[in-house]
Amino acid sequence: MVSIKDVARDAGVSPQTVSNCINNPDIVKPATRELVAASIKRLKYTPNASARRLRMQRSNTIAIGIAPTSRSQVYDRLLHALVTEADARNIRVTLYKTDSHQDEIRQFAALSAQGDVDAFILTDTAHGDPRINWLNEHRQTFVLFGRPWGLDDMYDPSVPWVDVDGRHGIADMAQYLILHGRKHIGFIGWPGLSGTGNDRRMGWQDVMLGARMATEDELDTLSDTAEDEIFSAQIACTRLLERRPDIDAIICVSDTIATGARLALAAGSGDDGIAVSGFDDTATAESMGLNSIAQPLTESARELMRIIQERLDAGPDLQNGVDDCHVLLPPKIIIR
Amino acid sequence: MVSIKDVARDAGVSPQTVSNCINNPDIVKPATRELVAASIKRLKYTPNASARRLRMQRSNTIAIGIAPTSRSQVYDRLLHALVTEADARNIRVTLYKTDSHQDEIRQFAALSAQGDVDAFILTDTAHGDPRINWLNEHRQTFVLFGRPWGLDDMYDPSVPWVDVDGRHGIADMAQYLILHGRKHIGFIGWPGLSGTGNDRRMGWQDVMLGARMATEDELDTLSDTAEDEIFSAQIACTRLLERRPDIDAIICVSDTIATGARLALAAGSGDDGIAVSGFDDTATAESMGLNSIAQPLTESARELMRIIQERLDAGPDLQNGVDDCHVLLPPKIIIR
DNA sequence: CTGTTAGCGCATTCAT
DNA sequence: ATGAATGCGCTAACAG
Repeated sequence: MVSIKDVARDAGVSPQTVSNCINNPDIVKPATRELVAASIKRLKYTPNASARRLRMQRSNTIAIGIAPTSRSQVYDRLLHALVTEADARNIRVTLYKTDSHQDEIRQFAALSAQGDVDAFILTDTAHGDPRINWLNEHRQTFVLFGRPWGLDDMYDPSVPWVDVDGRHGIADMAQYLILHGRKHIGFIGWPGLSGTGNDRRMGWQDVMLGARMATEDELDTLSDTAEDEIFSAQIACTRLLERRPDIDAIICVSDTIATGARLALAAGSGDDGIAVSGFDDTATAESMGLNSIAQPLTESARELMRIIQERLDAGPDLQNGVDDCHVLLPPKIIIR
Repeated sequence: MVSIKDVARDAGVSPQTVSNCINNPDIVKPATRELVAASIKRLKYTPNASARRLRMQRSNTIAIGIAPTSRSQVYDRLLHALVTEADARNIRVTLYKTDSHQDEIRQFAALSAQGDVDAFILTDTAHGDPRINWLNEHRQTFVLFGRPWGLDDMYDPSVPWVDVDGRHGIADMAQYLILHGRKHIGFIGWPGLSGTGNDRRMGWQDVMLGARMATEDELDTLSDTAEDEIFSAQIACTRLLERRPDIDAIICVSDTIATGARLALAAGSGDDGIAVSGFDDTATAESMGLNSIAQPLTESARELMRIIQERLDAGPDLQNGVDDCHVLLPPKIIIR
């Protein structure tokens, strides 16, 4: 294990100069800088992370939870985007398990007390989420991926978030379909009052009413709901078409539901020409030739990291509100 | 930030005694031990991980890669199992990106040089994998999840692995189906020569021949292949049934393919009574009511961690072969 | 059984 | 512009 001292000896300078060459290159004479650089390269020196962390009192590490059973089809991709963005900033990403909110808070406590982590990224936040309170009370840096739908003030600067504008994405898709001659566009959403699901339905509704493709009353007959699984979606789609045989396009709240819809259609009249679109641009959507809406995960990861870094650099003084800490990103419609 | 000194002062002992209470409780008098324990609790002391890591020259952290687009449906669950098992051993799990083998090796180099990580877990290893050579040459501890199919000697002690016995699982499923009166069991696999895919097909073949449910020649007409997507699987299934209308059960190499098969059957004759089984016991399989084969991910994670820890504890001296470092775990058939 | 000393590798004072 | 000292928090080796 080669340390800063070895480099210093090799280059004939003091350890501090080597340190400066790495962290503050400007204040060292170019000649010595190159000398040191050569030694670093020759000895394959890399600063020891633990020592640096101990000295700096900062872990350069963020944490994100992993649930027993992943809810999202895009979680892998989010993780990859996050790791990529973190890597570019020389930050590590560690996982912690989230078996329950209670368990997750235990993890917060352990990871922050041990100085293992500088910040947390939370997903699937719900109304009255105890995690948010805990983190704020313990002055831990964090960002949500996904809006905190139930919160009184969604733009509270003490609860930063990054999210994808599903409503906008669905609206874009509806616009596109209308532009390409579709007249009767149905919608299959999730049952219940999911913030995300409701937001996406609004996108469809916005366009249908705005373009006068449907009246308020008609919206109910033009839409249906299904659990997020293929089978349930098939049934919903069949039901929808029985009610409205004039439908020439169906927008679905997820790729899974879109898959079910497409299969219901195929089982029915064969080549029906009905356009089906989903959400998340998963491998399934691609292989089934479905339209879909792609979340900008790379940009999301970039924004998440930006907010975290700004908050960390701002120090523990509550510099809230100075940064742009509520970011809504537009997704991209994928036409196949 | 409360340190070991604060606890020592509070308890009226030396820092070393506090350290002993935590790491070597046996050598400290019970009375003082409780005294210290009380102080620790009162001050909410937690040892600083970076300091300990620096002192111990060990990171207590393992790394696992995350690919841009996840190949496996069970990766999330593997990660969760791994984090859970690591957590129990007070070990952290960090992610690194694996855009290519070359990139992955760069990550190995960076993470190990910085002392960020003690060991790596590799997935999707293929013949002549350069990563394995690099890790062995640089004396890095690692374990594969999944057998290194192409390797000359799969039981080389310098290449430890943990894997799930897909052949065995598929064979169990075939046995079960025969036991329940199925006579003509088809198989849909992946095209090409995937080690995993071929292994699973062997499980089916073993039982079919062993139970004299098919002759060697028949195996080809009883099986087909499809890419790992619903659409391709539908076509393969249809083709298979045209060739062999007598089939009363289909075993598929994955849940995705099983889904396609089930849909092809539904589109055909309605309630056909044909049993369809997949692999991985994903949410899709459950929602479609498919039989499936569940990988023992918790046990896999446990074995992976065991091997890593044994190797780390053995020190850098090549203690290879002393531990049981090639583990094949039986999966569980799920009947619905 | 407990306290003292020392050092893991680094970066931030302060001198020069 | 560079070097010498100091300490981040912890534990291993010794001394008592």
